[in-house]
Amino acid sequence: MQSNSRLAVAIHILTLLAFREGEQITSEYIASSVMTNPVVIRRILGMLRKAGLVTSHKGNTGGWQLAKPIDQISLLDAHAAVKPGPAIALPLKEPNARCCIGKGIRCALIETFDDVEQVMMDRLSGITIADILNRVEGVSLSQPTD
Amino acid sequence: MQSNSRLAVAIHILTLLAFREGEQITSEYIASSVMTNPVVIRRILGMLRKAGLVTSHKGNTGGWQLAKPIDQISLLDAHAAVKPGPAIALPLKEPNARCCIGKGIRCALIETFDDVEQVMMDRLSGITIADILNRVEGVSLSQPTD
DNA sequence: TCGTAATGTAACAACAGAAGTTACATTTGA
DNA sequence: TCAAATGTAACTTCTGTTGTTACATTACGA
Repeated sequence: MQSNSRLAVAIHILTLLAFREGEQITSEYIASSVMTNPVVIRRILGMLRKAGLVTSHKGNTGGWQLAKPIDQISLLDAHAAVKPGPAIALPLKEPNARCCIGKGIRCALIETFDDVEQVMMDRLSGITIADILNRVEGVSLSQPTD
Repeated sequence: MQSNSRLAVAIHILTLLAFREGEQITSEYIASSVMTNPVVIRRILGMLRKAGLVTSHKGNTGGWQLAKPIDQISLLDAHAAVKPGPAIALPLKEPNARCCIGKGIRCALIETFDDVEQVMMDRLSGITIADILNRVEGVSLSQPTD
């Protein structure tokens, strides 16, 4: 299948909250920006809250806001919060242990894929929501360079 | 979903062919090592052949073998051959262009994710089937270090 | 030249995870 | 006490992956 897009949505949400910092933002409003259903957004907001990245207020005037300064939320934080499976998946069934290659390949693949995933994580950890917001505003406002 | 495991299977196949270099290996034999159906294996072998990594012979005594020396096949080659989608997926629907963040976020995410994916690819390009075979044999034979 | 055992591929079923949707209990400020 | 929000469960829909069956084609060797 297409693998899940929760990280992309999570970053979209965090960037929106960053843009509107100080305000209470509703899941409905966010959903209209992401173009999806508010429940989908609340599901992801729930994960972000569990990870300590956002806070919510119930009730009539409730909504969501960031729990930290925007330059202290990295994409790695968002990634960890929404737990998308491994970047490179293993087969469900274990290989045949009676085959010389089958016996050792899974372990070798795990080591290798973990290693590759680690460099991805390192890169994600160096990018913050502040960076993304900058980039988005740069595009949206298409500010002149002189 | 769990995203597809074709890269893992492809590496398993290539490593097996490397181990048995010089011989004609059948899809049935490979399937019994991977613990799956021969057709699944042939599908992936087909992709590997299209990428020039393996060759096949039809007919009674047919089978498969590597098309290149094992230290000249990188995991990046295998990755390109089996085309697993992007490591980090975008949502199917475009965000709302009438929202300031929605308007720019997709572009920013694409740039960012491409960047992250690139470091993964760089790492994959530095690992060859020869490396994997070494690692597997190291585990399987659990060779003493003295 | 004929049988055997392989590739090559189409078609379909089974399965699983993601995303969308509806419904509703709960909360809280005005 | 009403209105509007969160929080969550349950279910549906969709889509891609994997597994399976079936069969045409190929080519070696007896």
